[in-house]
Amino acid sequence: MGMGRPRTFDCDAALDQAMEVFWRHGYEGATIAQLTEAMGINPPSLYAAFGSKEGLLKAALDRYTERRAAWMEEVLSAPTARDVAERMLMGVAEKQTDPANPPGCLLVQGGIACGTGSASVPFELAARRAQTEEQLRDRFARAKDEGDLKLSADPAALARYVSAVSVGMGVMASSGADRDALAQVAAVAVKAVEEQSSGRPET
Amino acid sequence: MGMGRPRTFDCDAALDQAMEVFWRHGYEGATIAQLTEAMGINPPSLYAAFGSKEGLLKAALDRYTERRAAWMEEVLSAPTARDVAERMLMGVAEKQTDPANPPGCLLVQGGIACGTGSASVPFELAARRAQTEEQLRDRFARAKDEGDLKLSADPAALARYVSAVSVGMGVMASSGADRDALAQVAAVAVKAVEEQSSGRPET
DNA sequence: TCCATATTGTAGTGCTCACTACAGATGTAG
DNA sequence: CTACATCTGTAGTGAGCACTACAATATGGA
Repeated sequence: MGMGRPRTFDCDAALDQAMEVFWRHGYEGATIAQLTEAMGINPPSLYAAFGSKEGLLKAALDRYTERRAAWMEEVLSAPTARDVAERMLMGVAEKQTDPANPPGCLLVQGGIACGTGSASVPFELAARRAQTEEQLRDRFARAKDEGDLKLSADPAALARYVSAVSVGMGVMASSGADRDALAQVAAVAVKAVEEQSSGRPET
Repeated sequence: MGMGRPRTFDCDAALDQAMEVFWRHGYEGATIAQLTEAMGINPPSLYAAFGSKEGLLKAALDRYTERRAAWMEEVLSAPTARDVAERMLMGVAEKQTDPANPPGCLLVQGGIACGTGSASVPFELAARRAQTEEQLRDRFARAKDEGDLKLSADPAALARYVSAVSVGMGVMASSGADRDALAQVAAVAVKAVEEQSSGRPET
């Protein structure tokens, strides 16, 4: 039996283009016409490859998190909790204002509130943000075990805090904040983590 | 000459209902059908009173910020920059999880990214968020003049920071974070402002 | 009372949306 | 070369969208 006509477009390259459209316009704001044009394909090819608009979003999200995995590893490998926070937040300031991408973070820009037909999208994005928060929590828990964080420090609260600041910076980036402005926010934010560190003088 | 048939619905009460729909579904996710049903009116009445869907959003935003003005005054009247930040962030944790309203903040839930037809909406929301940031900046500048903040403190950066944390907390609230979780974030965040205060021991 | 003016409810308008039927094209297997 | 399986492009599909035409209705002023 024949194996059919082979696909003529690069699936990953198309996903990158779709990612950008979702990033810039959000899930609901992105139309199939915009997506297909950016991807250089026609609607039937899109539906054959990804099943639905939501399926395409999930594939784009997978690619997005996959691309960030290496950077996240580097963040978590910082020696102290304070340095983890600094690498994370400074990196966020840089990435969210990278002119190669739309401003902000896809996991926020994708859609915070949606209509009744897309109610699951915000949950999907939240679940992916929660993964990063979990990684931070585990890393901060280790820091506490290692005596790097005070005994009174709460790793879960610190991870939520760093995650919240990242999200807030993303929203600011998408509404025009430049890299310096975000870096200033990051610098202030790191102080709070520093304050929970046991290495500080006079504690 | 006659003055026409009088309006039979309460404009402010209808705006409150519209506000809730925008808050829960975002600008693009909210449909005219949902809005009119929640407001208890028919489309022609909506368009006669507010001009367009975007006009209705702006009216709802006006009402939203007006309602927060009193609370904001109370926040800004706190004696020190640290207390301003604490009142602000703890208040945000409380308000964004108030079961009387949808979770999060209308100025974020309303729409961070929109389609090409509603591109002005995110800007509109950002401009309103910037107003709060300005109020904080002016208050922190005064705190610096009063010697309440260190000479090295940057009021604009601090205001941006508090604003960013508020926004991040709003996104977390909308994705299910409860009041305690947000209060923990707020408590950590306040430490960073505290660190910029001149009243701290051993500085 | 009768006109002018404004609101209301019904019932649409044209448009755009996500999605797909279909036929032609392009590959593999025998 | 033939049969078959899959992709590709064209051209739509019904559904839902923001918005409105229209006639009925309710007021104030002459």
